[in-house]
Amino acid sequence: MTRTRSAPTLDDVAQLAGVSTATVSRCLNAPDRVVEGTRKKVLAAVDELGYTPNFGARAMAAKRTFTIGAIIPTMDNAIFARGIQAFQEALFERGYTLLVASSSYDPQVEADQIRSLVARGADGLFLIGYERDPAVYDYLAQQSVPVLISWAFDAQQNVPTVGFDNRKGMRAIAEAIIGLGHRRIAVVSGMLDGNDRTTERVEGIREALSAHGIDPDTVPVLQTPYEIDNGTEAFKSLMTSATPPTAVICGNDVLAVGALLGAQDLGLTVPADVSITGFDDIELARIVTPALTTVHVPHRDMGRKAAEALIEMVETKAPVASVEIPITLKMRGSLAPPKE
Amino acid sequence: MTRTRSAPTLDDVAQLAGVSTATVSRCLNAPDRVVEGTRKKVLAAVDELGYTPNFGARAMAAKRTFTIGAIIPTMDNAIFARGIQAFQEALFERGYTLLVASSSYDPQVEADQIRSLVARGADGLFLIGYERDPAVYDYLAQQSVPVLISWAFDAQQNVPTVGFDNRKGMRAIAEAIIGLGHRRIAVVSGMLDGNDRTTERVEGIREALSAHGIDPDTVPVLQTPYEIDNGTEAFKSLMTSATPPTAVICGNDVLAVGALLGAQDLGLTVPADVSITGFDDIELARIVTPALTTVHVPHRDMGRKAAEALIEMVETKAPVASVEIPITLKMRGSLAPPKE
DNA sequence: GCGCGCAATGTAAGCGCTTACACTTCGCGA
DNA sequence: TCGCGAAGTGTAAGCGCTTACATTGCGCGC
Repeated sequence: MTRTRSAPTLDDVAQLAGVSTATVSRCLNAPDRVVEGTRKKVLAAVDELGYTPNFGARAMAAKRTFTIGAIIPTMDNAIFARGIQAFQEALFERGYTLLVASSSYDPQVEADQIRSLVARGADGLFLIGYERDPAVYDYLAQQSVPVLISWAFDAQQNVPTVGFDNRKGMRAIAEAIIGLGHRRIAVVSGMLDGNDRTTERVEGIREALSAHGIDPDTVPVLQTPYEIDNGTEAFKSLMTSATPPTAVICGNDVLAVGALLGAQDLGLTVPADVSITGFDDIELARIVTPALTTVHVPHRDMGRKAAEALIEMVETKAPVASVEIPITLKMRGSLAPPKE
Repeated sequence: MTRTRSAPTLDDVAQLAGVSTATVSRCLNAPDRVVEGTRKKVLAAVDELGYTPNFGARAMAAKRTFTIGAIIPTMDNAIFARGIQAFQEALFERGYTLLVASSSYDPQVEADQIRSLVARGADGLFLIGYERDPAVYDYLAQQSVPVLISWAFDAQQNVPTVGFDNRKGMRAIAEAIIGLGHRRIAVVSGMLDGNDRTTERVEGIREALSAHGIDPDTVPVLQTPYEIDNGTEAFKSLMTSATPPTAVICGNDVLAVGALLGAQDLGLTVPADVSITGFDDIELARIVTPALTTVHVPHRDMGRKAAEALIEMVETKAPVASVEIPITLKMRGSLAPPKE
């Protein structure tokens, strides 16, 4: 039987080269265990046939894939893009391939994708934030797939992490705002449900408020998905209320940029009429006018470090110590003392 | 022998449920071919064991993965993020999983990743632009993996495509600029080598210039990677030359935003002192002040349509007709007639 | 009451690869 | 000259799954 135009296999190569499949396999995986002449023959056959090893078969036989899986909430957002790009570059340098999936912020989708990546033989997983169904962690433990968490940092949690402390960052911003004399403050947060990062950020604000004698419960907190337009809308509704705030703390830069646009629409000057702050320090933050006061997160650095940590876990089969990535307050034009 | 804490297999499930592996497999893949009672037993066993089918094995046996691979130049850029996100959403709805890799604009890396995705059993591939080593196309044909090209459109090419005509878009912008009376024009392009999209865009400009009696070779064309800071730098060097242009055409919005920042640095007012245009219409374009005149590309729409086309190719095993995605000139504040 | 057909399930042959182990050479020291 | 070990290669047993085909058992019509 002649196999019609189906991809060539190890067998085909072996036949063409006149050697056994074992030799071909060795040529590809441990070239020094094969004598020069044979190797040449084999490689020629590989070339002639345009042979590519079948990954599934290889994974199945070798129990190793050199693949890392990452699941991020969305790709359509600079927040994750930069860090993931650095993560992938670092992996690539070490001979690993990154598989990225996005969950659209849906825990159920994320759980499915975790299974999917594990089933695909991912040697390790990179996930955003801690909060997820314990069953997921159980599953991962049972499959003994190393997991690294990022974009968050919590010393209490015992999952290896390379991330930053969302609460601390936002608390710093809130302190700065209060320090400048603002008392009428409002918050435009991302969606809080099932998202420990947004939750921690709001928590940070509440801590700062309490520490300065402001009852956090008097401060309006709006929730909305991370989209520019949502930021605009939320901001407008805050500013058109009976007692508009003098400072609006936004959950991230995307919302803050939206707020800035909203101010423009309303004819308000930032920061003269109202101060606006962000979080993340994505490119957008320095491009807008006025530039955003925000929390700088070294995304690329975090991505690289995460890659190194995860590879170590994969290769040593042991958890690594968590690393807190330092973040810094970035004072720019969008924050100033209140008017009067 | 007791297999210690290794992932459960079909066999384990079959044993626990007291049925054959075939029945378990059927329960998972064709539940209606198994009687209710048996199915329940099996699903209970699956649950108890936390069983996940091994993807490699499944792919090997079934010759089908429901996986689509995409390779984009970079994730660290909104240009691709939005389209890819829509692409993945559409795939997901149809039961496909997307695997994304990024090539850092390196053809060699891209070729490697193509092989890697094919080896992983990708049922189809989504690639950006036409230009690549013919050997790559040969390989793909030989492996009979359907490929869809996007982010470009060229009726001459016979690879199925869902994309837009870069040349046409940029020509429209150039026409508009010339139409407003600009004669001293300069271009800040992305890197041209091995990139048909940037090349086509510049070609579009040259066509427009020629059509209006301006010798394209008198127009300076700077090349630089798509980064904001590069745009700033290139713009500054143009504006500080002996005869600064009255309009700077940028290869995309990222460079254009950089140029805008450069103008700010130089104390130039846009568009009074100099006009600046972009391409893509990413969010950045409407956020900056003045907002960018640019070419609007419906990224999400393109992503969805591409997903549908590729799935059709995968399922019918036949190429689909190419689709040109219409793009439109978006006039905004950054373009105006020249001063005098 | 018997045989037939169909529905439910089991059996076992691969899918393409890696690798432990067995085998064959060959060179070298005694 | 012979024996031994190392180096190069082959053999074949899985890895976990799907599926063609074989088997079983049941209800039904005559």
